[in-house]
Amino acid sequence: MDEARPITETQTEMPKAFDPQAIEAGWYARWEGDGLFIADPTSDRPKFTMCFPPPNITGELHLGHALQTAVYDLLARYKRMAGYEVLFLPGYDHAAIATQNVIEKQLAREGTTKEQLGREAFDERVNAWYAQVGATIINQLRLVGASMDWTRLRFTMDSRYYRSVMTAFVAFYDQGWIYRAPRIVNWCPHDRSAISDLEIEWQEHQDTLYFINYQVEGGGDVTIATVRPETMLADTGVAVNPNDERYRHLVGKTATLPLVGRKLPIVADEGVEKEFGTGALKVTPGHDPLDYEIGQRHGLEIVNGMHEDGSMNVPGLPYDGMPALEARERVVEDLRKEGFLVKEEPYTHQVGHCDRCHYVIEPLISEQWWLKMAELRDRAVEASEADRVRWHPERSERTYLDWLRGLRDWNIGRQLWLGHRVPVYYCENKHTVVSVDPPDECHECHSKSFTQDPDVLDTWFSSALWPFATLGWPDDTDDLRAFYPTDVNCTAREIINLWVSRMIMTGLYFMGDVPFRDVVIHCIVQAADGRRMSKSLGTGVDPRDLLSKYGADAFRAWATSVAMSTQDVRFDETRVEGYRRFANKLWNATRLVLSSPGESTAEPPGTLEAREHLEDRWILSRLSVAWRAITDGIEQFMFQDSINAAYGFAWNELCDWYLEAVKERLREGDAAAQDVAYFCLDNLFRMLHPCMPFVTEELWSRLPGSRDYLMRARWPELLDRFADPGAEEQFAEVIAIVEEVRGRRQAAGVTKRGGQMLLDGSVDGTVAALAARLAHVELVDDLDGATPLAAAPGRVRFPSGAGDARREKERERLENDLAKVEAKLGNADFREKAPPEVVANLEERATGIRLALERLQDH
RNA sequence: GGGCGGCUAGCUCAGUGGGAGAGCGCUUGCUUCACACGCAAGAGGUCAUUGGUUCAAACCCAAUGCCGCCCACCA
Repeated sequence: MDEARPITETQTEMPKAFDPQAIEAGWYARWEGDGLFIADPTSDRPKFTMCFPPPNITGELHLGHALQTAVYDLLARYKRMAGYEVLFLPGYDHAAIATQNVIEKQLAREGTTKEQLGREAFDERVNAWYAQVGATIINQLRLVGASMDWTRLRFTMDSRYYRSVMTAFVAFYDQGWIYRAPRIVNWCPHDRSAISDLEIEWQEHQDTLYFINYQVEGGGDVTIATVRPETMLADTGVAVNPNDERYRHLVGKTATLPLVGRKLPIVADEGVEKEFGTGALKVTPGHDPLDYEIGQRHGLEIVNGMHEDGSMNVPGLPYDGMPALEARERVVEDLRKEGFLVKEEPYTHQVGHCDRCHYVIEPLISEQWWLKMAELRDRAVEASEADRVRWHPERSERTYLDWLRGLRDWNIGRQLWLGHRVPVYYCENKHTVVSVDPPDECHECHSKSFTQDPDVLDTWFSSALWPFATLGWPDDTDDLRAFYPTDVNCTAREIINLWVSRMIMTGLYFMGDVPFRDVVIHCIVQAADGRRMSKSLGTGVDPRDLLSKYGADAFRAWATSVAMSTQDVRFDETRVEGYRRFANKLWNATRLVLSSPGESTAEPPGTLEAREHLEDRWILSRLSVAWRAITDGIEQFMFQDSINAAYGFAWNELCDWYLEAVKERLREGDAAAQDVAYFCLDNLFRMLHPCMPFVTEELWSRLPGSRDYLMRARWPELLDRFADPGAEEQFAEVIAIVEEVRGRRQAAGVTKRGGQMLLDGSVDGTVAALAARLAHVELVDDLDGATPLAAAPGRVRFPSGAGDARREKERERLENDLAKVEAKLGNADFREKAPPEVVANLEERATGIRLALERLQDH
């Protein structure tokens, strides 16, 4: 905006109620249209950067995303106001497995498959889906009010990002950290791909534990226990614990595998639990992670007993080609028939499922791409120990470190159609070329004919590069220089190991610095009944419903109040509604002040120096207290403290007391009252803007003298100068008197204003006048026979009594309090050991209570 | 199996060593010219249980119970 023009025409007439729908889209369009979201890498301001966690592009945003967006945007807006050049970079993630599943489900409904469709048509489907869902997600982020730099929108599959991913792969490969090897992996027979440990969802199954007898050569036998008897077809050994006396004599001998006849060495291995089952373990190195390790330690043969689709791979046996579960039944039946099955027990245990398609995971041996993690891990641990990344709350760091320390090599390959293809090429003479771009000719044989490795990369491999790939890496861009490292990353704790840890590792490796200084772990929102919020359970809440019902500001204020206050929170819609009422309250407070006649220009503090009114001094002092709490809350990532302080100040102090106290002055066009009121509103709106951007921008634009956007106004500074303990003390007296008079009136059954009050000459005249005005009683000089007050030396009387019932109650309460306080003061240990100021404080309280009791005595 | 968090008013939650709080709900009274999306006055709590530390515990420590989550290769 070059010219000084009002953003909205100053309207003196405001509707009685605040309507979020009427203003939100308009403000968002103006902010964006005037380029307020765009970051300038050449700015000489200090930089503040956040790369928004790319949501999975699998559908709509859920409540957790919306909450996270609110937190991010609060920080972005606060930092802009605090003088930073802020980059808030948006994007979304291709979510390979998840998206492929979504598309495959669609195809299944249409009666077709991706194989029938072919690669090319499948890719088209995927791209159409990305376009559609990407637009939905962006729209939702806008509805929340996210001030993201849309000119820098990134997608993990866009061509530049693709190149970053290839570059990272090649760099790791050249470093010697990427290798291909057969290992036991979590295999999803449905997706026909390996998945990582972190992509497994555990479900409780009620199964049967089968006890099977294996004959030992040279006489005797050994009984093993298993829940997956079909895997015995691939057994290549039997293991017992070396310290297990029961089996010591068997170690070194050979057992015979029932139904198959294979000879199985009996070995001793520490990995075997003596207490479980019979203490003897059938070893199936091809289909169980523990067995695989035992097999490696003892040089046992590996038999691959299963195909990629989960069917049995046991040529020559009757079970060949059967699905695993069918084979299980047949194997059990045959074992029973031949007398090998000695016992069956019901058994409840956890079974791994693919967290995308929910099929049972089958561990099997597969040739995969691996990334060595040892050095990456060590650097990350060092960075953590050097406190280069700060965690909020601090305890989250443990989750991260525990996982890191036990980290093994990462299976980065996936056997999917969707994702970043591994940049490994094989020429017709089987030479391997690894390069970012497809090679022209083989270095070794000069062949020009290549096939690319069919695998794609784990989605998290690409996400791990997010904080620098989005800024242009590997190119040396202005953005990368200006904005890396970023400042804050805010996520749910379930994603700490999947994503946060990997960004830290890649950031340290490729950029030589941590990707962000602060990690902020926000709460998880549960359904109202404490269950997980999920679409499939029907417990999900669509954030768009909340946004349209209560407005983005109310939603965001709610998010601010819960995000960091606890680990989990049950969703309570009435609290969102409470903040909608709060927005309405702000609206009406502004209406009141704006209706004041006169030409106040809301002059800044200079004119407030000579303030004579107690209420003016008091509210400014309270403003300074609120300013401190709100600012500290944001700085310390304890956002609930900020919103609570702002809410309390606005409603319980500014509206309930100050505006009530100055109503008449405002009506008369009193310039001092207007200045103070405008000053309070102005600063309140600034401080609430990061949390409630729309309503504050709208109201601020209506204040006299406002020309620019509130969004780029400065955060209030040094309001401490208004601290005024004297005014606070006097106003506290006013409040005490007013509340007591109101209580007496109610008890007297008087429903209207009116009544008389006498206050002793020892009460400050200003206090007396203000209290009388706010309590709606007439201040008189003589009030013989009326009932005494406790809050101040004085009496009160109403047309039909003085509220004596209430007076009695008050006396009772005071006496109880006094008894408690005196008991404590009478304790010698307390007087001796408690800090003097605590004792003094209690003494003072006792004196105050005695004084109040004395006043209540009739005289 | 290991770890983390929670248990405070009817509901959802603040409160981290010295006087039990908010929002919503409830009761009563008010359409007083900012707001009935409001104002005023109320009712309602052995702060999960037990033990310990302390002059003093909702708060610190230990154990227990229940709820939720994360991690984990006992077949």
